[in-house]
Amino acid sequence: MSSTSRSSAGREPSRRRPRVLGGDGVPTLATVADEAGVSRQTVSNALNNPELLRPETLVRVQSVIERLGYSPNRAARQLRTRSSHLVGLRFEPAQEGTSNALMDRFLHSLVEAASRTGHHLLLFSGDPADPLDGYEDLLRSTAVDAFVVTDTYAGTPQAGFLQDRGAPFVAFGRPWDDPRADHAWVDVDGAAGARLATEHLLDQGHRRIAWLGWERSSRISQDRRSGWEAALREAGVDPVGLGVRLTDNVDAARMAAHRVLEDATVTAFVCASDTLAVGVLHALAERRVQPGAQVGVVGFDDSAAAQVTWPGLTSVRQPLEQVAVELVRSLHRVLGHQPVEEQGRMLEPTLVVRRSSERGWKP
Amino acid sequence: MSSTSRSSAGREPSRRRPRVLGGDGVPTLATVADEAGVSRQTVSNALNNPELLRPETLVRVQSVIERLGYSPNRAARQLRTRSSHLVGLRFEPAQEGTSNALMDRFLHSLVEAASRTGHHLLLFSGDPADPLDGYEDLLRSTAVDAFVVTDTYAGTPQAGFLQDRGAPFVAFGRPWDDPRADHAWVDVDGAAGARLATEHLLDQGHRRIAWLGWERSSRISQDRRSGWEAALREAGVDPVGLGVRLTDNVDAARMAAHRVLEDATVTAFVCASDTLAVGVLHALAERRVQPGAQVGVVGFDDSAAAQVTWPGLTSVRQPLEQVAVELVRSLHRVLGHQPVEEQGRMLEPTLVVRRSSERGWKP
DNA sequence: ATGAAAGCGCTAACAA
DNA sequence: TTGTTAGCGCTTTCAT
Repeated sequence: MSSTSRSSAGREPSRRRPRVLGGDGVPTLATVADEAGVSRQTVSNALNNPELLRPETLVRVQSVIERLGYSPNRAARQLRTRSSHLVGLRFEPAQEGTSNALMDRFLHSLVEAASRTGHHLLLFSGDPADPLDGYEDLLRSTAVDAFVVTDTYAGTPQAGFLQDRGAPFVAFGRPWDDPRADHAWVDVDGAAGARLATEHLLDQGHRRIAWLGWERSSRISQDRRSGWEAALREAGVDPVGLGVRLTDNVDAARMAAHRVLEDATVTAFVCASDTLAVGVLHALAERRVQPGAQVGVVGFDDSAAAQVTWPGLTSVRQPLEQVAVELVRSLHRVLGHQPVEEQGRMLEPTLVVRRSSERGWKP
Repeated sequence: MSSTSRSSAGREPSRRRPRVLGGDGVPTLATVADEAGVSRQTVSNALNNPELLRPETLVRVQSVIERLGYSPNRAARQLRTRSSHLVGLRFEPAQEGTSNALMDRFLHSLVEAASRTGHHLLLFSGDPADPLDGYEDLLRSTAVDAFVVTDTYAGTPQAGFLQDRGAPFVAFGRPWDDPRADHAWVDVDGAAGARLATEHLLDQGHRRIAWLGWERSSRISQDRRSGWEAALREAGVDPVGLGVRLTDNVDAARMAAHRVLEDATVTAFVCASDTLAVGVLHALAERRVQPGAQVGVVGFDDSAAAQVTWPGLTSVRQPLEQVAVELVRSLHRVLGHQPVEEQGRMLEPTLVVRRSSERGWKP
């Protein structure tokens, strides 16, 4: 009898007998099984399909797991299930434009959201000259289950590449003008944000409201600008001549603002970024004009700068926490090969009002 | 002959014959071996011990690897070698104080530095109420090779915990007053930074230079303060009564600055953070006093706020890129069980001079 | 210099 | 409901 249960015990010293302790004394499935007097498979089930176990067995196994402080070895599980529970994110060195200032907040939210579904974030870097560098390798080595792509704005090739490769991913940023794109995405409605800002300024009694945005090639800026333009037209204000395009830079904005303010009928600015808005505030300071009371200013992204800049910069805030949650939700659908109920999801930004746009405020 | 080379081909359909393609059509070692006409082991050697192969074999194998686009499966390798090449970093939700503003820059540098040695960063989160949450799990599941701990400043328990567990890690931040600590660390000399700032202001002709720092309980602030104090004393200025402690908050600093400025002999401020320095600038604006020309202001950390604040905030900048490089270097020593040649490494900050401290500048 | 065999720790499929 | 068997893809002996 004993020879059946412990097969070939004497002949082959430690061959067919599974090891009961991992390399560093870390408990394995076998340790737990041994201790609980069940088979390894039962322990595995206790973890992955607890409903299959008789309640008393389950409790016994769980208590052993608890007592031993056992956690399943990730590599082994990953090898078997072909799923690492890792989500890859290429972390770019400081980019110009929006994404940079937001990264911190976004990353927090994403780590948080991912962890709620048992996923971790894998950060990797790549040759700045090659936007695709790094993805291929992680894919082939099956290191990650999926990617989050964050910079689809500039018509970047990542999305197309991953789509062609059949790699699971979701994008923060809509596919703009790529008709081939049919991947999941989440984005924030920039036009709605600019509209929010513009209508707020109109409410404050401003009429001739200028726009400071980036180069025409920036889809993001064009999108936001369209919201400003629509809001103005609806209010019966002609936007022609009120829009300026420049690079995302405090000093460029400062000088542009000076130029715009030569037209004394202009009393407010909506900007495509906080950086530009700060430039406007600098110009106002130089002209000894009161922000808020005399000239209204609204920025975009509610960055740290907006929060500490005197006298407080009103800004459009992206719901990054929600973006992260939606991205993870999409990721699950993609990974579960569930029917994608919706291709993309557009979220609404909010306006954080501070003194730079409050007519009634005086220092 | 064929029956020997392809053993038991007829009897057991696909049993003892190693699979040649991975689950998703991804090539494996076996694919490459088959294609190159060598054994799997030889392919493995081509990857890990190329010097063992005859040059011509090596070239042949490498060309097949290249052609097939083969990368070794990470899970399998990790299972076998017990090394994931992953470094864990707990990514805290927005903290007060310094670390937050710097995180972005630091993280970039760390991802970059780690990638140069074939490591990736694994971001995880944990219950904010429990500073140890998350570590244990990753450790037991052998998901990461090591940790980078970033918030040792407040006498946090992470370092002690990891040290007791025998887990490999390095800390960004010295162990302050824990005499038991004997782990590797990298830190930036805050006292030297404050001294730099203070001496710069002395050079500009200031004498009575105030200090704005955090609560006494903050070791970081105390450290920086000591640099200010020493520099003043060496210049023959009595620091007594010139130091203020408050919370890291623009408005608190603004009000504190007003109070300090009632003493007209004070003509400059050194601050423990950019946030505090921005508060001082606000107070100056309210008093219609020229920053730089009349009152010198220096912040700490060279955050985004410092860079865009009018008229430009002089600030102490931490060499985060270098910190990251040193951390990774330390990590390697720790992981390689090499003799730790030095316990910790203290790096020197630099001063980024802008107009808030330039006596000669007028708007 | 190359190959054969074993096994890392886990789970999917099947058997009892 | 529980146990048995096989194998994920790799590297580490050991033999040739």
